[in-house]
Amino acid sequence: MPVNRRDAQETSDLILQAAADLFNRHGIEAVSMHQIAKAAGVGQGTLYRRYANKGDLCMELLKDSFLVFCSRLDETVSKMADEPAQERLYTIFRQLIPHTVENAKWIVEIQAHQRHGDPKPDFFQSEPYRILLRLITNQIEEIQTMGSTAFLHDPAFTAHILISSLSPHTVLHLQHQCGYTTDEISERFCASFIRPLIR
Amino acid sequence: MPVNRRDAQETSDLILQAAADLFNRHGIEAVSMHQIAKAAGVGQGTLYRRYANKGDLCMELLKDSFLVFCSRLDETVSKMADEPAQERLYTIFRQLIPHTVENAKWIVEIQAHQRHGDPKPDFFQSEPYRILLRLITNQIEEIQTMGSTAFLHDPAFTAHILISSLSPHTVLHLQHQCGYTTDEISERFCASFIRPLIR
DNA sequence: AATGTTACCGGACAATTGTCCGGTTGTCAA
DNA sequence: TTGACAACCGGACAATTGTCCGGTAACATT
Repeated sequence: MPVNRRDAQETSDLILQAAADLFNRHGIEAVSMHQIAKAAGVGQGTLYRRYANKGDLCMELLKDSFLVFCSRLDETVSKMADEPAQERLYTIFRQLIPHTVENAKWIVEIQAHQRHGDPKPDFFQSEPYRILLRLITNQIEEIQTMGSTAFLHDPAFTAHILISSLSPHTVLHLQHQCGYTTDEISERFCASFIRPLIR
Repeated sequence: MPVNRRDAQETSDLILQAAADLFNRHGIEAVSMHQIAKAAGVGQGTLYRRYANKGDLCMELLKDSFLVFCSRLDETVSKMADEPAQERLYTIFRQLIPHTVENAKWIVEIQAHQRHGDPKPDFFQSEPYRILLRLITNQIEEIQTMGSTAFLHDPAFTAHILISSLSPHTVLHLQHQCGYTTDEISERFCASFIRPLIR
């Protein structure tokens, strides 16, 4: 007979809010976990019981906006039901790439703190990622059954690579070392990797 | 009038050897920098003066094998001078992907320890990576000038994405969570992303 | 209101990273 | 041979991560 305390959720929210605030003011890297605990008025034990590490915390912060993004994407795709799957796939990536670029620094942090035999789910096993993966896999499968290309043997694999091919480190390098803007990255990526795939 | 001490190189080699040994025996993550210093019979100051962090050390360890790989790849490509660039590109990736997969855990470590405003070169700015990038960019440029496809507007960008689209985290996930073998990854990647690009 | 459970507080603690620096040793050049 | 100087040794140190635990406060059930 487990007991649910209604202050538990409040504490979580306090932590998330304090963390988001500190991250925005000083940058993710410059903020320590103990600092977050103190700012949230929370003990260290409490903080770590909820979020095993900074990456875990970032994942939680990212989750909400990511889910909003996914549902909006899903809505957009639904409205295109009468268009060919190729167009839907292209539209998805024209929206996804900027989103990935904008959130690269969070994902870096999430992946940087992942341990080897972690019981906690991978970024790739997180809810938002799985939703996105399924959405894209569906489009590719549809393209495949239409027989418009011979290349898409393994839709899930292809989807996985497409999503993660703009890995956070790559994005940051393209932005800061090569000087590309978000839109340039998005445009070129789609031109080079989505168009050839669907024609 | 800088003075070169010939024991300096010896010290570097000692460190690299001790690190490689410890990494192989206990895994990269389980070995601390102080441990490496002690095993190499070297002071901590000395260790950190040469290698700013564990990633830096891993990069140095990876460098040699990577350069060997690159030169062998270059040789292979040279022998295919009379074949179309498309075939050369395909051959490159059929060899590169397994290499990337096998070395994923090193690259994870290298990228995990990178700081923001680091004076030290990025992984993407390392010598091996630049060589590889140029090799692949060359092929794509050649394909482009042959006019066989309209998609390759920005060869360097395309090359960059292609190389890093199998990011280390993605590779590890495909292997350990999805159960793909190295060869399956290589085969599917080439089928989905190299073939469509060059036809 | 009393009780048993659950969560929280918050400091101590160990481990690691990375820095610094005084003292020492080896090397090169004159 | 000797002096200048680079490189090294190695411990002290601060900061961070993550764990643990005894004591305390809040909650839900009765």
